[in-house]
Amino acid sequence: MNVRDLEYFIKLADIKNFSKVAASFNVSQPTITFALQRLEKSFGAGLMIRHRAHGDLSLTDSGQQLLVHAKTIVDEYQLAQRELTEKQQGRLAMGLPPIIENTYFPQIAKRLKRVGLLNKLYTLEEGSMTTLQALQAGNIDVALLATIQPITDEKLVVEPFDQQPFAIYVSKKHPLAQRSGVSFAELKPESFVLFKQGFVHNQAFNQLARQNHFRPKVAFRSNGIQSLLNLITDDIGIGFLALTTPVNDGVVRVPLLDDPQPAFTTSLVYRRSHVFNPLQQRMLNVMRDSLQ
Amino acid sequence: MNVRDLEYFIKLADIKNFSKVAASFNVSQPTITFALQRLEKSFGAGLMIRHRAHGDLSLTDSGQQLLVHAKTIVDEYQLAQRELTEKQQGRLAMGLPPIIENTYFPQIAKRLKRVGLLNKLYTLEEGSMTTLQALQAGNIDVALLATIQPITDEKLVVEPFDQQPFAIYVSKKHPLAQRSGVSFAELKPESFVLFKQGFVHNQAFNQLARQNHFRPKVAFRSNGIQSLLNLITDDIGIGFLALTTPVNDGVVRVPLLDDPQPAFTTSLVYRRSHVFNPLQQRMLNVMRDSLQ
DNA sequence: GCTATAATATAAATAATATTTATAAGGCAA
DNA sequence: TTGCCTTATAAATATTATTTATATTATAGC
Repeated sequence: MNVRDLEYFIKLADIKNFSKVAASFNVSQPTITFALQRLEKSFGAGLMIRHRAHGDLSLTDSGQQLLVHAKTIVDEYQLAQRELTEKQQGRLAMGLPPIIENTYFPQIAKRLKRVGLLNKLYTLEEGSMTTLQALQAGNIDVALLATIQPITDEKLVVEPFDQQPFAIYVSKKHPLAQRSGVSFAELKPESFVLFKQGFVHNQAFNQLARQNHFRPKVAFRSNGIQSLLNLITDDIGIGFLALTTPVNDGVVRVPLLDDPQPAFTTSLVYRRSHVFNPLQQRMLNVMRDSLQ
Repeated sequence: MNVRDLEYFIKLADIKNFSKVAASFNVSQPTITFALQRLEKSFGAGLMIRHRAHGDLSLTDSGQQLLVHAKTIVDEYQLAQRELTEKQQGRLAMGLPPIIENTYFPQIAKRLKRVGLLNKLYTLEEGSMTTLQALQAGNIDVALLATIQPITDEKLVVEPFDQQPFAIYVSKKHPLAQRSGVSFAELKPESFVLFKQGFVHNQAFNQLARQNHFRPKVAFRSNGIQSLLNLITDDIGIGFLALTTPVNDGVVRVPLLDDPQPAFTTSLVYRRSHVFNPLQQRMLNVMRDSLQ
């Protein structure tokens, strides 16, 4: 059984027109007819009910059932193709959200450079949520990402390497700068500068807001950590971050006193099905060493 | 890309000999050579390193990587085949462990019979653990099964419908028969009659034994609930069961007082990827109704 | 009821792909 | 070097997929 037939079938189930499916694959219309007949014969079951002249085409029960499996098969096949393509073999594609890049990447980069592997690393910089999707889709091989709750996807291997509480970051001139701690409920009157969508920070932030029954004001959203820190320095708003590294002089960190409180867990994550080649394996080990 | 080539490849990775793989598929040896060449060409990567004359054959990194995906694809394909075969379409294959059969099946059977669907039901009677494996392998469509902890497999849909504490069952003549409750620790001197392997009862039993730091004596193991009850009546040993239905006159139920204590949760379980046809859907609804 | 139209199916020819038979070539051991 | 086992290759053949051209079916508009 040919995977190509399944691809035709999936498209046909979607757009429900033989000629258009044929056109989309650059083949002639009877090709689609024959492909469907082949599938029906090989599975011993009718898959689609054809209503010609009438614009519709419906799946039989068997057809629906096959569709589920067909999608799994085609996805897996495409994933294999992406992973095996020669140009992929010589490098490691890693998802690296900016905040993690700031805190953990310098030491990794230093070590990779020392062993001459830094130029084999390709990075994708997106928020942790987006990064997770890219990993699941097979667009990257591995990711360093942050979560506030355990990842449940059975298909992924998750190796946590650090955990960090969230804290409030304010300008030196801000009244809160004098405090040794603050509870989220006290922040109701404040304006925040936050990350854009796709960052787990927002999940944690929303969770705390829900717990405290108010809807915080958001002055601005950005994708860059540096830009957020600048805004905080200028007192445009206060920040909600989880950082290990010290920040610049203009910004003061104030711990959050809430309990329970979401924690920013950073993990090394990859697909269970992914087999790393020796080059990738070596790079991965360097990273694990850098992160302890 | 043909699934057949992946089947050849998987077998080749396993037995590492072209001629023997060819023989096992009833094709000639060059067929396997060409199949492998096709795969290598289509994925643009070497998959196996051939050491002729030397008995071994090894997978390249790409080969190992492909092997993982190939297995997923072939498994999914075979699952689709089993699900779609015409003779499967007219019936519902259900896993039904004996204890669950005893307690919940009579009412299901009554209702199914009333609507003339009982003869469309095929049942497989094994312990809950074995049943779970059969479900995952695609050998049955649905199962009623018992667990003492939540099922974590993402590929399954689990609908719990009842929960039951475990209890001790003793003969009328047994000293414990007078008691209104007993803690597991007190049962150290007793002999038990238990189910054979594959039943969750043993998981729960072992858990309690571990908690209480002793290794209980087992007088006999059986696959049949009735046979166990007979042995209990004759005072061959005491039983550890989770039953809703009353038992015969010779046997007395004594609740377990331990806290925490494993609970016998019964659920309706099926594969997320399985599409039920209308007949199966109807049968499933009858079952859900019977179980509330 | 026709006729036009849009959709799918079929037949026959052709193209592409897979498999076989027969044979070659590599590598090791006696 | 010879013999043996293993995998590769060439050429022929068989099988399968696709195309072109045309038929069939169902519906809408007249």
